[in-house]
Amino acid sequence: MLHTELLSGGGYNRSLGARARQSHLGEILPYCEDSSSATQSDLMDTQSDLEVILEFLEEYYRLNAVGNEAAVYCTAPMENRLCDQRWSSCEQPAPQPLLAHDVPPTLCQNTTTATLAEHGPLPNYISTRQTKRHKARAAGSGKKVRLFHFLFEMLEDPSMAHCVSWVAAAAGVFRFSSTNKDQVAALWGQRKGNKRPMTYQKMSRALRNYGRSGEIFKVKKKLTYQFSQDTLMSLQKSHEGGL
DNA sequence: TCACGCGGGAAATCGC
DNA sequence: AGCGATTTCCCGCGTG
Repeated sequence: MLHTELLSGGGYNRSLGARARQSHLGEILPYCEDSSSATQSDLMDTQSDLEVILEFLEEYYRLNAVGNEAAVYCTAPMENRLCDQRWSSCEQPAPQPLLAHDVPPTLCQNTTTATLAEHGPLPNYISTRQTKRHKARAAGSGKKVRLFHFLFEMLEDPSMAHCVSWVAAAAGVFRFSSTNKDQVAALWGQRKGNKRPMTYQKMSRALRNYGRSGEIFKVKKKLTYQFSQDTLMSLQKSHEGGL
């Protein structure tokens, strides 16, 4: 519903600009969780989330519009591309209308494997590259819990939504709460049984390391990250298997 | 100027 | 002992 409204009326036009964004934000807000009981800062967070969603849609839409070019672009070795480039350097032709079924269906909601299967591959600005090492690990027995797995658990837990929540669940984009980010870190530290208290700063350092292995990428937005397609798939599989 | 978030190098730690 | 996955510390940069 959200995306169909967003994209209706001639399709989503990238040239909407800030003013148009504002008006769309007004339409979107009622559809987002917690908006009814939100505090002012929650509302600001929600607005920020929505900006991320819009950016995501823009990027997704642009990549859809270029087809093969995007495929070539995204199969280049990750080592040669900066994360920034995936978000900002795609100069694409004029956008075409984006069909409702092309849009991730569960914005502001938890995602499911079914939704992913239904809507096909995730946007290509996340590389599917994963090291053999990690694939082998993932295929093997689940040993000690890893950070991205822990984060996925948090994201799937509605009671943790005040700390970390999906921005675009189907795309694996999530964001930490600016006020409660250290709570997630503290829980992670507890889970690992660290001697010293874990902080967001240290946890984010670990998250940045995932960029090298291609499991999680930093999104060009404060406190926002994105699971890679493969990682998201495997997490969802294991999550549903564990239910 | 300051706080905050980010990026990343480097060494340490821990478990397998 | 070697290795992988963090953890910890630190420094510098950009932004509001």
